[in-house]
Amino acid sequence: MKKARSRKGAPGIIEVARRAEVSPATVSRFFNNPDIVKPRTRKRIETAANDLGYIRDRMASAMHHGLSGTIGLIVPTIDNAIFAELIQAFSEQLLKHDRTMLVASHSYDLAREVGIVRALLEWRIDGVALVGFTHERAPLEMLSVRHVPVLEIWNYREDSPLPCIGADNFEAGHQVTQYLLENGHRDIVLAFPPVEANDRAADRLAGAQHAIRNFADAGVRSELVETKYDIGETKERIRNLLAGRKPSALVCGNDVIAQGAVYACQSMAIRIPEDLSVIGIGDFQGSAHMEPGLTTWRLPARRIGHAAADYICTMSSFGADRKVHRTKIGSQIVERGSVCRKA
Amino acid sequence: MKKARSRKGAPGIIEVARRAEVSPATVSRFFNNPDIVKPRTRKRIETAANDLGYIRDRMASAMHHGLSGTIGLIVPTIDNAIFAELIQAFSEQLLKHDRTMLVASHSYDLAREVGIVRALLEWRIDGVALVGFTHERAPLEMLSVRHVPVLEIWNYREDSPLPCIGADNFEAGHQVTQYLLENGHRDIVLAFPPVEANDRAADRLAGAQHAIRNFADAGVRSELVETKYDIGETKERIRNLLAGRKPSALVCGNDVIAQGAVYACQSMAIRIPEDLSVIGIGDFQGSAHMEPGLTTWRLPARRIGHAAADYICTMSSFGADRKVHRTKIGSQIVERGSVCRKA
DNA sequence: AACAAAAATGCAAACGTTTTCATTTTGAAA
DNA sequence: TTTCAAAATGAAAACGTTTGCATTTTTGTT
Repeated sequence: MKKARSRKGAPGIIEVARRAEVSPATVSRFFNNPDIVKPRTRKRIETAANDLGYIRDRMASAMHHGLSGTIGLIVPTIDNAIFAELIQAFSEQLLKHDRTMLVASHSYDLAREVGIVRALLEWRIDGVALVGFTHERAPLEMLSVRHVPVLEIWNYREDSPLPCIGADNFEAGHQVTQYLLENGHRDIVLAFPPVEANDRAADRLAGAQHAIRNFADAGVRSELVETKYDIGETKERIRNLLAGRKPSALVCGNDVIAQGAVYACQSMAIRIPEDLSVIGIGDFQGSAHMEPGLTTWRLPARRIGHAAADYICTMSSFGADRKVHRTKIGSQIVERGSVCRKA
Repeated sequence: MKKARSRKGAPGIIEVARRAEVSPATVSRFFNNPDIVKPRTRKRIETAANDLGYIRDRMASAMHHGLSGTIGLIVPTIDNAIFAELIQAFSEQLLKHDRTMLVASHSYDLAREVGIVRALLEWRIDGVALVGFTHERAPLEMLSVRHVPVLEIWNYREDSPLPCIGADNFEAGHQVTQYLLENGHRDIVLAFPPVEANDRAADRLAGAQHAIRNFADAGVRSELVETKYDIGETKERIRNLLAGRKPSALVCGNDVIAQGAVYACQSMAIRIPEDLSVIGIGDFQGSAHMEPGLTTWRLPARRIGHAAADYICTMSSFGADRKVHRTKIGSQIVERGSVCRKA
């Protein structure tokens, strides 16, 4: 086991300085604040840096200022259409702020968050965005002790203790269900994942149930089917359900579940929407093009990622505000072909 | 614009040392090489560190050794089922090696790779994995000058100039097409994305065309339809195609295209596989559960990500080998219901 | 009890920047 | 020219670790 090589002789700021015949200080200024160095000197440094192929060392500069230029993003999983979209948008936008993203996922296991936060803190992240509202005490505590700005994304509540940017998931669940009810459906199945430790799903389900209670006197029958965010498992669950009885409509916790449900129906020759209406939440890639097109609730992942990146950069540069900022990203139902009007 | 706060008084190694009544050096040893510090001292340091909530500063240590502990991963896009899976696996495995992943995507625009590599180099990445074989000179040059180990992933060629870990995409294209031919299909449409700057697609297409040429005397008709990796666009393209004529089978550049094709058929009441056989490449999430299940070629994204992480960590710790290592990750056809035997 | 060898610890110099403060240079007004 | 403020630059001290070398402590042997 030989000693790992180190700097590899890559040129540093001092080499550039020597070549340009100025002091390292001036070279540093050239990169961080070009205007304050005389044009002629600037030219010299520029060519020197290019000739040498100089690349600045972010770690070294991070050592100096407090800020590291890294921002953390913690998601339940990377491996999911909608979070991938979020991550992509978040990272693209960070780039514009000259920040670097560190992503991590906890696979829906909140206990892992503390370890993740610790690891991020080792990199001295300037801020962090967490998906959702349910977190353990420890990680939040660690962040707050170090005054690292925290932003909760994806979900929105007007009374969230921490700043948040996201869509109103209660509203989402409420609206899609109400849409079904208004279209005359009275026998509705709710297909949702387990809601403990998943506030998004919890809020959606609460919204759905609230909508149903509002129609109580119209004699609505409803049933809850629990299933993970997994096409295969959902397909199976829904097949079992449908083998027994035929509800009129199905509210799905997200579009993955909806997709599983649609496949279940196709496999049983149950027509959508004639025999069963299906509505999703999320508007994932592909939902628009299914047959029939999936009626769903659009969650603008890109906009959330974008706004979150902007916000967290501002917070980390200018220090946290007293006020807790909450941004509700508009979202709405998108009608396609998977829901029909019931007589 | 107030001055950004800096260290925020987070305890450093010196604070821990003071509290444990030892020197900073010993504390450092405690964290990096616990065995060489006396058990009693160890105890003292441990409690001191816990009491203070000490978190080491990776940047500071990276300053010292050459190694930063970060590994770069450059993908065409994060926002894609299969790459998301790759990223997830890669990052999980890096974690086990106590490395941190920096992901970046160039949106299928290779010109952006230079900028990305530069940005990664600013973080002194210890190694980098690039998707595919087609890259510009500049970024590879920058990496090689700094002796940063490079690994090309996802595709495999036995004569690649750089080390690679991936599946044999030529074989994939060849096999799926041959499978169709062996099942009696003689009128085959190839639906592929543009292949310049995409060696994976290029190899798959080459493999497919090779298989077809091998059957030349059997009188095979084939046609190429170009479409992006996009469900909507593919659906449209295939609908147009199918409006004109009815080929016997469709080879899709990947499962996204296959999915689009399936939706196109469903929208036109063309039965799969009775009227048209469809075969994909990739075996994305959900492909197994579609109706009918998609017959496709399994690309083990997780295994590739996993192996890639291991390899790049080894390379970066023990210095690059003279020999160019190439690993072909086994992949194979998975038969489901979307292809039928033709008389 | 004395001694050597081994184990544990401490000291101080790096690592590559940035920034404060001091110094020099520049340019324009007198 | 001289003078003075403004502009440009340089010197050196940080930032928080790690590690080679020197020193002290411990351990085991006689």
